[in-house]
Amino acid sequence: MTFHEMNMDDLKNSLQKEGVNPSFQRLKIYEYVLKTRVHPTVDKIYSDLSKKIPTLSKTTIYNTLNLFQEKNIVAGLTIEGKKVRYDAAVKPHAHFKCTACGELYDIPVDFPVLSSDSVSGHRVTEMHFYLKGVCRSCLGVQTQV
Amino acid sequence: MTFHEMNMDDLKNSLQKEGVNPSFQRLKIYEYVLKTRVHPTVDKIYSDLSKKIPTLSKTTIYNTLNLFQEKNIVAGLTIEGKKVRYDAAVKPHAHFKCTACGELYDIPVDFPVLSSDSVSGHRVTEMHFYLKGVCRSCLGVQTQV
DNA sequence: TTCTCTGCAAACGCTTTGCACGGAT
DNA sequence: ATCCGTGCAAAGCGTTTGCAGAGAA
Repeated sequence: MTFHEMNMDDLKNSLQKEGVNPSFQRLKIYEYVLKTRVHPTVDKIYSDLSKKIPTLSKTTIYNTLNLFQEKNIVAGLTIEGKKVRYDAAVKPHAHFKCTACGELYDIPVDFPVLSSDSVSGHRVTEMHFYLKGVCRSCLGVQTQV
Repeated sequence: MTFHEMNMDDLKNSLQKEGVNPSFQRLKIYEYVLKTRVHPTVDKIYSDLSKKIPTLSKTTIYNTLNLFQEKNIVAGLTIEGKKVRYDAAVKPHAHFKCTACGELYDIPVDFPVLSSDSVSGHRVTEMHFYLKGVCRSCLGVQTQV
């Protein structure tokens, strides 16, 4: 079963399994992060979810995502200063940020390093690999000009 | 010649070569970033340099580092939200952040991917690879307890 | 009731911006 | 006189915190 096929009960069970009380807001935020392909910022989550949940506050989104991070339900990505983006914690992969359009892509990667849990004597618990450049579609636009 | 062996005239020439007017403050900041092993935050640079240059302001450090980044003289590292750290732009390497002591280490790495300039059709201009975990020396302390 | 979750408002911390002063040419 | 660099003060912006009210058990 992929994340996209999970229904509300599956999501609820997932949260409970991690020791998180599945409130309405938490479920909706969890669903959003799991089911959208984007790596949303808090602002993006807020602007999308508040359409359906008008009373939702950013504070709740921050609270919820911080809770999820503690429980390793999602991972926070820091590609650039300021804004943090969130990603459902799945198998290690790389991110590609387009400096032209700002889009963030997933890149499938499989290094030997990524499966090791120690490097230079340090114990590794998290790996982050991201690239910047100009994405395929922006390259296409450029060549058309 | 390594960075550590450069004298003030070498530094001055480096800046001029990149089209940066080598003012006193810029030179000192450049020297600091090149010659210290740490990956300093603006605060660290400020607290260290302002001992010798009491009039130095953080604004100037921000201005200078932003200028250096535009000219690709230094690279900004964003390991965690908020604070940005700065690194002299040299050959690609990975960073390891210890979640126990907060120390940031350089890790020598050499993937095939790192020498490629395109991935999945995107043109890559920057690569960032960082790990988190518990560093060698903190592991040692733990086992002594 | 009691405990947790929510969300407004205010505080916080890092960074940027506006602007005037000062130094160099 | 002009131009650019510097640095104070204030604004900006993402995030966190304080706290009171709502809701579940």
